[in-house]
Amino acid sequence: MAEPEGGAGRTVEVAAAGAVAPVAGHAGSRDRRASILSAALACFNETGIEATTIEAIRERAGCSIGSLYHHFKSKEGLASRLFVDGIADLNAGLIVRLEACDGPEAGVRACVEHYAEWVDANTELARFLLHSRDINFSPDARAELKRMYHVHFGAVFSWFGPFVLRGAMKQLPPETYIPIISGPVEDYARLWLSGRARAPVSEMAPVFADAAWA
Amino acid sequence: MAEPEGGAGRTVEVAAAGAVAPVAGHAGSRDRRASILSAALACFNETGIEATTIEAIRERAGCSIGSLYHHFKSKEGLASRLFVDGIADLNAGLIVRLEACDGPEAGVRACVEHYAEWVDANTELARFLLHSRDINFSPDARAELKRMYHVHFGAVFSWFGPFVLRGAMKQLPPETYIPIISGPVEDYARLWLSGRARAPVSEMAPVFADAAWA
DNA sequence: TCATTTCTAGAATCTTGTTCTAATCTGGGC
DNA sequence: GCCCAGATTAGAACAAGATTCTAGAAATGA
Repeated sequence: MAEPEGGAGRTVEVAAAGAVAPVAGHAGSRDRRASILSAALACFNETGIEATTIEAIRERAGCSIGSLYHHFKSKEGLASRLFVDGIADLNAGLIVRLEACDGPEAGVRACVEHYAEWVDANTELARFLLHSRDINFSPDARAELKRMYHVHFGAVFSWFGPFVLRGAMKQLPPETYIPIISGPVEDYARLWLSGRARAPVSEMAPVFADAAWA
Repeated sequence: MAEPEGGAGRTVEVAAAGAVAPVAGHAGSRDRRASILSAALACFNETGIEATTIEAIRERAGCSIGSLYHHFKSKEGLASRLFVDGIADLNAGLIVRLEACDGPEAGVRACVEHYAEWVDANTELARFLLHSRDINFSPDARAELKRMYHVHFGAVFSWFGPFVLRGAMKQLPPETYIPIISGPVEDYARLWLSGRARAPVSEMAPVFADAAWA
């Protein structure tokens, strides 16, 4: 059991998928796993994925090579996990927030603001997500990401859809909504994370929200 | 002479800098260099920088390891060169185009359209630029990039500046202009390059230009 | 306590980037 | 035509670092 990062699943899903074993891991195992993840995140951000050595992660996490490879299939596997979990968290928050909105303008603003606030609150993870576009995802990770995007954007579109239909929101080629709404915040977030802009992202969010709504 | 990728210079600049040697390289040298660059670009795009081996590039370029390292300091050096030259080309085109514009709206549209058309015309290079945000640039390359950005955005801002001053263009926090104008096209370009959007970038450019101008 | 499984360790291996040394080629001067 | 100096190519040797493997420690459940 518990292949290092084998399938698409975190615990819950594995159980739900009907697997037999409910066997729990060791007590400290979660901590170790977490400490490896956070060590890796720090290293990746400081030196870039390619340039950080397993040894560096190992040292920072205070564990052995064996332990590291027990929890993660490879360096790329580690990067994939960070990436996928990060996206999942970012996405989940938006859906929650959207559901509390009562109109298209509020929805658009929610998208922009959520993105901005999430970046401000998860600087390190955001830095990783936004600067690491060429992780060599395993086929599994790739599939998981694809599925996630599918579900997420499906939800978002079905939230906005009705408003477009009844004319409360401008009709545009479908593929242009996302770039128009999130493109600017995302771009600004990159600027800010790389030190080329001073004001925190959420401080600029209103400007981008105005632009997006326009 | 002719350190592999040593300083900031392409031939012209070296000459201009007052270096003594006008000594020409071998005839086929340029070709070899170019073939290595294009082999590397293809490999990087297919497999990602980290995962492509020097051996793969060597084979595709049809040269030896020695030759490869004669022309480029390292794999990262190769990636840096592709990146820097790509950005330089993209930037240069914009400046030329901006100078032919006669007002702020035309300027904004030029920015968006130029980006879109450039991506359509340089698909492979664009793919590389947009998906490779974590190259481990050498200090030299880093400095060159910084200088380039400085010059480029300086030029762009000084073109738009007067219009903002005389009220022909909305005044915003300076750091938000770029995200608002290029964020959406860039984001859409990423979508398109990764196969998740069908229409070529320049076809969508008007939509983004409208949004940016609004 | 025992049996089973998870987890940790670190040495051994294998891959791959880079360096080094020795040819080979090119163009220019004689 | 021949020789020289530098440019270029070649591929073997080297080194660094990712991954695998084997063995043992720690936790869990009965």
